[in-house]
Amino acid sequence: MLVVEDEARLAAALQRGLQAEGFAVDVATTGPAGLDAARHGGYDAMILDVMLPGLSGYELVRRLRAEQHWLPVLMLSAKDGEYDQADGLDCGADDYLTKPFSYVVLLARLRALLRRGAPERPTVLAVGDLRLDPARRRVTRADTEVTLTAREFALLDYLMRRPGQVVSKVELLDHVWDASLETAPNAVEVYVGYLRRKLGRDRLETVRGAGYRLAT
Amino acid sequence: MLVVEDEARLAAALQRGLQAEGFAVDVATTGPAGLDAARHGGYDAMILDVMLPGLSGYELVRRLRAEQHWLPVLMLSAKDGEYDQADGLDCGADDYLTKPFSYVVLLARLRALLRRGAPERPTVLAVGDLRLDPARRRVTRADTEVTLTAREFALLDYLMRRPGQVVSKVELLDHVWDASLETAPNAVEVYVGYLRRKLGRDRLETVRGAGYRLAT
DNA sequence: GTCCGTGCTGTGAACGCGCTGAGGACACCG
DNA sequence: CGGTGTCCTCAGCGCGTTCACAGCACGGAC
Repeated sequence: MLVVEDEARLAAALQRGLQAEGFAVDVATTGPAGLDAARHGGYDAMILDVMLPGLSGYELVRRLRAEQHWLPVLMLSAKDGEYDQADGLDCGADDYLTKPFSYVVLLARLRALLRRGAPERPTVLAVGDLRLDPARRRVTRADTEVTLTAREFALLDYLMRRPGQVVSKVELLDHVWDASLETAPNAVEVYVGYLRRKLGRDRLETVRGAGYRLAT
Repeated sequence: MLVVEDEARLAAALQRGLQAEGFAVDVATTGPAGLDAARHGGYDAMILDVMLPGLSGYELVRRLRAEQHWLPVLMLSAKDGEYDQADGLDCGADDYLTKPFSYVVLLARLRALLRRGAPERPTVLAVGDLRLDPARRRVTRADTEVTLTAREFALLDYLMRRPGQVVSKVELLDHVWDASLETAPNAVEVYVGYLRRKLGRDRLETVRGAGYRLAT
């Protein structure tokens, strides 16, 4: 999840709340920084404030869409009349919320966005006999369900979007864990171990000195 | 865009609709014809019906993938239970849509597919019968896989980006080894030896007093 | 042929990567 | 307040990898 919000308090609150739900969250505090991050990709959705230093939320979405990025966008704005919902949706946002909003509502809208709002995303990731459904948060292996914890799920999700590629530990720490938090690189090894135990020993290959690879 | 669909009405509708969106569209109405067209290349993506005369959509994709074609494929099937999503994804399709589907959804999925690009599009280095895939960290020689250690891989990578050129030992120490570390220049000789053993004696020529050259 | 310098290779040792089990911190729930 | 589950750190261990060293092969100059 990408959060673009310049008010530090709100940004921190969103980050904490979403992390509690199992999302990996990156925060950008200016328009240009947000645009860069969104371009870079790898996010499932973006929460975007309208009022931003450097580049307004409207303009940010407009540029993103112009560049053919179809990331679901949930827009936030103060309810002061100057900006309104129609403008937001016009420029390419997928949903719109006016401040102040309840956290529960935000979460519900976000989930709706991820579910429906990814009409642009294949519903299921499949690699070999593994299936992962991001919206339903379910994983099956050879048609039998596997239960994963939030972190395990996030890790597998990331790997399944890059089947066969070698993914370094740093990359995993950045995207599956939170970039800001300092977690020991060992955590990756530990969770790879957990996944191996649940999915089968040979699904995740170790490439010494380079990272891990999901067998295709 | 390549559309492989035997129902004339649906094929025509797809063609018109996609052309209206600015795509150039070719239509094939049988499995074999579709496979030929896809092989021929030049398409950004393929929309593929499962039920086809001559060759099923499943089989078509399977063969295509077996031949190392990585064109994005969006599969269409009637929702009659006989075929299902898992089968489609298993044989190498990238996304799956059951008939009847809304045109808007089709378009959205298609755009997503194009944005993601070909799955695992191999950006490989190739010199002679050597192949090196940096992302997947794989090396093959005449289609048989060769396992290399991290250092060996880095060395071969560097050389394969400069095929036919003479690369000095100092240059290799600077780039393949860490500049800061003081390693004996002999290490290069050692690792060239390892590579020769794994790749074949004559792949790496010694140029006395100057360095090494990867035979083209 | 002799001599020197450069490159090759087998041996072995140290290092460090990655795996695992144990256990603590923390949240959630009854 | 204990029970349960998740997340993560830590320490120890096994083993592959890396590299230094030394002796040898070979090419070139004369």
